[in-house]
This record gives sequence, structure tokens and C-alpha cells, in this order.
Amino acid sequence: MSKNGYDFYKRINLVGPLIPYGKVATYGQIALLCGKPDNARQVGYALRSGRTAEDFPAHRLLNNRGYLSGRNSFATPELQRELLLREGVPVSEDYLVNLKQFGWHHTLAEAEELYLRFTQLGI
DNA sequence: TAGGTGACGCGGT
DNA sequence: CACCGCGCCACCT
Repeated sequence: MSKNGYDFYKRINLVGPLIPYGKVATYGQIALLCGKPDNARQVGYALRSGRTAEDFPAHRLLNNRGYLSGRNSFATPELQRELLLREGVPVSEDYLVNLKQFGWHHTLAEAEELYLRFTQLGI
């Protein structure tokens, strides 16, 4: 837990790597899995400000409309597109991904297991 | 301390 | 569909 009592970023770094290869996830979805459904903006902020771990698949994150919106050198929409195409995720010329088909539809069990893990880690 | 900012999201038009 | 307004909330001046 950080000095101000905030543990959101630690949770993010545990959730991110769970996004399956060949799938994408939304900022809001990650926030929800972190137990903070209203913190979608903070997920983007975490990446923008370099608070995410090395193994965080930043290219697999997009907004709720399916648009790639990376904002730093590690994940520009162009780079995200390149990486996603490489792992078999179709991305249109205007950086749009079909969330229905390639979104990560996590299960309730996965969400519950994460919550348990956070509790065990005290974060 | 107050106010501005934003890799967001939802609901309304 | 698209566009807009507004709520959101940790961070940073």
C-alpha cells in the first residue's frame, strides 16, 4: 500500500498481464477488475505516467469503442496496431478493433480469484 | 489549497 | 452511427 493508502497501481500490474495473447481489454474493464469501476481514467494515466510494470501489455488496451488511443512512445496507436496485427488481432486503418470478437471476456470466476489475490497480498 | 488535466465511459440528442 | 455534456478521480501545478 502506498503512503497515501492507494494500491490501485499494484493491482493494475497484476491484472494487465492476464489479458490473453490475441485479445484486447478496455480501460474500464481493467479498472473494474481492480475493484475500482470508476477509475478507467486512472488506468490510462498509469500507463501514460510510466507506472506500469515491464511485462504490462500496453498495446492490448483500448477504449470502450474499440479504438486504440495510446499516448506515449511505448504505445502509439500505430505501434499498438503493429503489435496486435502481429498476434492475430485485426485492426482497421483507423485503428478500430472489433471488441465483440477480440475483446477479452473475462469470467466472474477470474474476477473473484483476482479479488482474493488482492486480499491475500493486502493491496 | 484550489483549480486544471486526461491512454475514460455513459447517457442523451 | 456521431457528437456532446457531464461525472469521474488521482495527479500535478
